[in-house]
Amino acid sequence: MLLAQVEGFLEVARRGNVSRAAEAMFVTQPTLTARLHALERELGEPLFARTRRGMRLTDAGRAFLPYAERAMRAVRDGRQALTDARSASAGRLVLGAAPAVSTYVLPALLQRFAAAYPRIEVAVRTGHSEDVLQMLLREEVQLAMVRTMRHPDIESIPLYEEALVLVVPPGHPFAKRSTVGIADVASERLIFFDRTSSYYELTQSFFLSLGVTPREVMELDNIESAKKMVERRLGIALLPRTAVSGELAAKTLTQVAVTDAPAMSQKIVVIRRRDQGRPSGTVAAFLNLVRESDPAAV
Amino acid sequence: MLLAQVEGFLEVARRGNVSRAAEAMFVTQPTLTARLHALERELGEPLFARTRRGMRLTDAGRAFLPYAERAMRAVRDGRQALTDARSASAGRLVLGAAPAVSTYVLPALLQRFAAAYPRIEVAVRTGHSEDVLQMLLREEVQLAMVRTMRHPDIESIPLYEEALVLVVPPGHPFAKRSTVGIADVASERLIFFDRTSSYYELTQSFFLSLGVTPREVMELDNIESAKKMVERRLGIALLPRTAVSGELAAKTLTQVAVTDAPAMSQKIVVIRRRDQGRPSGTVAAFLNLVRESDPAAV
DNA sequence: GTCATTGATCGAAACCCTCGATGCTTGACT
DNA sequence: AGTCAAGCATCGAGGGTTTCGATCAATGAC
Repeated sequence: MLLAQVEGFLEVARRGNVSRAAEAMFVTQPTLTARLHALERELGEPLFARTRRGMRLTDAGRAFLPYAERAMRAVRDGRQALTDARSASAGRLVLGAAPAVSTYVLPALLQRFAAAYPRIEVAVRTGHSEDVLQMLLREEVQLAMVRTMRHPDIESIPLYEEALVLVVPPGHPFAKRSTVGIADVASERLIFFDRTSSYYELTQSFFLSLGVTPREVMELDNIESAKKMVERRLGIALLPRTAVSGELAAKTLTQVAVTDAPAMSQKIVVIRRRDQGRPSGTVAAFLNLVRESDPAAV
Repeated sequence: MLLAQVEGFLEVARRGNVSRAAEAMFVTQPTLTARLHALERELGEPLFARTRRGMRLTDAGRAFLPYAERAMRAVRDGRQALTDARSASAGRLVLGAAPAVSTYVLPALLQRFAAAYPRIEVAVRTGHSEDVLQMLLREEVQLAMVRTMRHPDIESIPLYEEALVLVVPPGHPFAKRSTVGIADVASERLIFFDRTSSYYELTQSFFLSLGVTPREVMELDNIESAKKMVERRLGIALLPRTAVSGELAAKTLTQVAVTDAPAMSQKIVVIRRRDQGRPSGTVAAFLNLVRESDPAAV
């Protein structure tokens, strides 16, 4: 069954006249007649009663009419949905994100995204990078923003480099000095967060590689609490720069440069399944927005 | 766009494998591949990502999927609706009927019809024959059961011949006589019904043609009331036989034969629009039932 | 390595869709 | 009464598309 046949059926039913309907559909009258005959043959029932004045629906035609309309509408809407998706003027985007990304980077990104594509529905699933990777592999999310990871089935697009910066409360002795050494840091009370996350391993191995043993005094399971602890002068912390930009601007925390240590950072990337072909629709829209902006400049 | 393409898309989406889907659809794998390519070309977007393990939906494919399903369901349901209509196993039938038919003949007919086709919905519109004819011409009803009428756009199927019989109350002088003459009838108080209906003209012209002037004493606008008047001994009446069969059986009314007058009757027919092609579905079902039964034998 | 499985590709034959021209019927108008 | 216009059906030709069997290329399993 050709959709053109169904379409012809509807047009003729509407106009009650093959010639006019054919003209409206930009085909000749014999063509449309043939389509109707083919459709009637396939359905095994005359859909029209031929009269001198034109075509009238038979009972069977009347019975079929609503279904034909429904089918055409479905296809038309389907085409529109694809067009919308292609232009990313509508659709749905499901993102996965590591906690630090979800909390400190995504909001500004999504604000701009929502402004650019107001009709796209966005959902965010947060979890540690490994968990988010699993979501991606299970296709529960279309894109994920996590630290650099390796997996044969995914490809990565660099997003930004997230630096870990040393923050101290205002009035802390370090705050007055322009720079401090790593030994100075290790002698302070340090606040860490989330032993299960990659940050923990990263900071630990950082100190170990420098032959310094940090005096750990406190470990929180989230960054927000860690910041509060520092503000309450319970210690100092190495935190993602994106996570403390607000406090630094409000001067409730102070950043201190460490001179004799390499910059500590990890790359944040966007990952997607390699087998999904080239990005399209909402996914492509998000990737474009990401590419043309600097997510860390928040 | 071929429906076969949409169907193939759904089958492949379901199975994630062109070869299996092709087998299930009884076509070769290259055929199905070609259908998918054609569909993707028409929609201007890859619907599948080709992987080593088979076919995976792209985002676009996922977006199109529900619409494809909707379209296929609509067509499938449409086919089913036609099948139902053809076998008359379901559907709707709208009948028009003259009052006497509607009240005294249709109930038994519809009882049998409902038993034979329990899933057909039946609606009855009652009116004088002329009004019902108009309903038919306006396609408000599919069939009409009325007295014989002429109109270029309708065709008639004989239903039954309805005799007008003379009924008197039990104990009436006529009841004891085996037969009465027309002159006897004219001298009695006569009860007529419904001046606007064809019965009135028929009975009036009947008397006039015999050179008899009836003593009209009462005119009701419905048969049921007329019967009650006769039962209450306010007169005698010429009524459709089908309308008094119950009372004759219950002996609350008595039929009297008139010897010297021709039998008075009118033909009741089923009419339908001539331009509707051959009857199908629910209409054909009803006509078949009518044909194989004697509606007057109620 | 070899084999099985996957979808893509190819060439030939069949199919059918589309078109312009024409036929046929019927109602309207002179 | 006869012509005309308007309606759909039919026909034959041409062109495109679909379908098939065979084959290819890539890749993962054993």
